Amino acid sequence: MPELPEVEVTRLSFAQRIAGARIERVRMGKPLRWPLGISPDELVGHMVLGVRRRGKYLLLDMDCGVLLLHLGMSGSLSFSQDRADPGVHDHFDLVTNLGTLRLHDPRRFGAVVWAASELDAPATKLLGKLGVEPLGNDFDLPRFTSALGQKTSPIKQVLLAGELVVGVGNIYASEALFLAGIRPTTRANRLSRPRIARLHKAIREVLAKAVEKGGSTLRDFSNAQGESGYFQLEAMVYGRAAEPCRVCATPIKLIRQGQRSTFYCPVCQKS
DNA sequence: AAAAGCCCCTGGATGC
DNA sequence: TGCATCCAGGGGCTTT
Repeated sequence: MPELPEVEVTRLSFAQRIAGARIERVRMGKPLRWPLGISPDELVGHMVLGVRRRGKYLLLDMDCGVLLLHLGMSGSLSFSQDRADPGVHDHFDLVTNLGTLRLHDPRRFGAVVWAASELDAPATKLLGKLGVEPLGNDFDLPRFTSALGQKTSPIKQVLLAGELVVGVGNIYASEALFLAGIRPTTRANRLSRPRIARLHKAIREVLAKAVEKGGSTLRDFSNAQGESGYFQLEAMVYGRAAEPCRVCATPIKLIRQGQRSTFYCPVCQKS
């Protein structure tokens, strides 16, 4: 589910409300992708200072370390003072004096991992190889151009890999490439400078706009206040196989790249 | 070293 | 209605 916009929208929906919260209890459900890495009891009594985002990870800064959260494919967070009994897919509860942060994740590709600091394992292992933040100043055209020149894979897969730039997942990779007029199968190192410049701009614009729209709710995404996103209504190609292109009316194509679906317009994205 | 493939897991949609 | 198959916002690990 969650790409950068959904993760950022989630962060914005509870960061202020949880800041300063004192942990009273931690409940674990079924195992997630990795073990927590600390006894839940050791977190009790400690304070949440704030919430940052790095790529698709959320970093819960605490007075004793940092809790890394990843939503995987089907994860979502809620933060509320209600204490409804956990459902079968609620696998992590951080109960605080200000409310309960709950991770709901049917497929359990998500993770909650504790690290003493961002500079210690396992944080370094999980965050160490991530590319630059697409909405930050480090995502600059010269470096992006140079990095793409080193990659022979199709541009769609280079974006998904997150080694150059983070946060662009399956929806927004297809969307950004459409906006840039680039075919997803084009090898990264074959892109001309003007086209890379268009892609650079398209990535920033599509992600920023998706954050404004509250992210994409395809099946069940909602932010930590339970609100859905609306960007999916504006998708130009994602999920629109065989439907007419919104620009030229040509049927949108669906192909597989690295076990994932890719959508594009064969006319607007000639190469 | 880089690139391509294989899994992890559950549930919903579709087809017979 | 029942059962099999395919597909899904990710990404680490293994194999080429």
